[in-house]
Amino acid sequence: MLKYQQIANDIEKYIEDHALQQGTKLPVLETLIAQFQVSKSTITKALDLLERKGVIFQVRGSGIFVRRHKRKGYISLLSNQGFARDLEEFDLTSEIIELEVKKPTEEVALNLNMNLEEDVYYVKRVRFMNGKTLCLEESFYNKSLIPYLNHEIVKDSIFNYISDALGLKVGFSDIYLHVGTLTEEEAGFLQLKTGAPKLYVESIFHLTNGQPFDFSKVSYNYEQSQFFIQANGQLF
Amino acid sequence: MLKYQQIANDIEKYIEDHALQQGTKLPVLETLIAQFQVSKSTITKALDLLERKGVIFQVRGSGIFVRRHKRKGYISLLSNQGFARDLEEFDLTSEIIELEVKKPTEEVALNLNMNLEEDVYYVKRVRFMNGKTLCLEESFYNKSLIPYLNHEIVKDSIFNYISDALGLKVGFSDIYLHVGTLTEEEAGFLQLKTGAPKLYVESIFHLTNGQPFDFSKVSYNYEQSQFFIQANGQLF
DNA sequence: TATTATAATTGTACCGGTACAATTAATCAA
DNA sequence: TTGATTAATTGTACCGGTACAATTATAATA
Repeated sequence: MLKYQQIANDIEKYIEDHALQQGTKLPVLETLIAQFQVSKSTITKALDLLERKGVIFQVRGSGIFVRRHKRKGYISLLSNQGFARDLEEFDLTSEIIELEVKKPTEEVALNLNMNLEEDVYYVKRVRFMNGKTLCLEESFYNKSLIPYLNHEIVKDSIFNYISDALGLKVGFSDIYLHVGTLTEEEAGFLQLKTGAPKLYVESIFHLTNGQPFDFSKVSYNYEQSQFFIQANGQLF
Repeated sequence: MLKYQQIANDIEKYIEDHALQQGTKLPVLETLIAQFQVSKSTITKALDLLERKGVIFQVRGSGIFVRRHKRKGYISLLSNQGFARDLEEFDLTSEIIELEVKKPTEEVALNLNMNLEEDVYYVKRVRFMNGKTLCLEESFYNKSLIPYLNHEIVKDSIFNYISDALGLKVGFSDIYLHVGTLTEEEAGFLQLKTGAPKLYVESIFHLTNGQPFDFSKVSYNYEQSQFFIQANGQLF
């Protein structure tokens, strides 16, 4: 692990272990430099990471302070780094509805930057959070990048398989949010009424080299889904 | 303007003006250093900024590439920097329903970190995008931080007033998303049917020193609202 | 030709330095 | 005591350097 990542983890763990409140002042830069025995720029990088993660905020001329949002039970839509930890509070499971190799539709081919003749893995799952239906998910994977999937992999975390077994690195993603109403089929899987509201999310995941490998369309149960974003600046 | 911000703007403008496609390779670091006549770390900061903004992505050992999402008409939920420009494509107006000084409810006081005896400005607006109803918004401002508001200010951009006239600087924000159904009152303002789906967003905006000054509850018209997020890493 | 080893390219990590701007604390004047 | 001035504190901007890791291009080998 890189130095600045390790330091960021250490500081975050310190905040958690000591249950520091919002606004608590952390040691000044010079002290942190002495404590961790690294250069200023390395500490700065670690702190910038924590700031983007929403753990701290820095005020020039004043100090470094703990930032903590209080509400529990929200799924973070923005995983600027090490997001997996946020999910440990949830018990996430899934049931596989379909798993097969297909030819992409035009929509899928466009989003995955593929030809219509190439193959995609199609995965349809119902996902549960703490035992309750969370969402119905349809995912398409570029088979030339993800050459093999089976029920065991899909049942577990596909992303873990991609990084651990295939050695691929996930980079950035584009996420599109809509609100809509549940179709009859979706309502059935989610155990809700047809026409009830849903949060509909389309995501395109890319490798670090920019190649899109996963296009997913997810309908969330509106009763279960609460999401959280951390941002900088105004909405409008 | 800071050097690295100016360079980031220049590079982004170059990409826009030349309509560079996704994946186009930009000049290598050394060339950029020579072009802009600054040190390596300044260029790196500018590029990191653009990467977080979603304008480029960098691949170590390979190069710097243009990243561009194609879909138009989406409101970016994440304004990592200079987000206002993204909104120029929309025609945003608003109609003021209420504007008054109030005592905060417990919920408002909690989110704004205030006492129940202090005053808040309460602003209720219907907001329009390209002439169509976009959302119904209720905002609460800490009056000790935002001492004066009138119809003219509220009609325009409150955030512009805060930064330009009051000289305050907006820092981070926490955003909570829910899906729900419209109440009768909301449906009336949004010209939709009671019980129709809505995207419900609560936001808390902070100054750079961490003080919360604005708590807003917004119900979005599901027919009009399409949102966009850029992230790094997986959802789950 | 296909595969493997090697070299060149290129972005990132990390160092330690100076200057500066924003905030806060201390000092002084009224 | 209050308000303004000054000084100390503290994070950020910017510099330029070495080393290294990931990728890509080239050369060597089978």
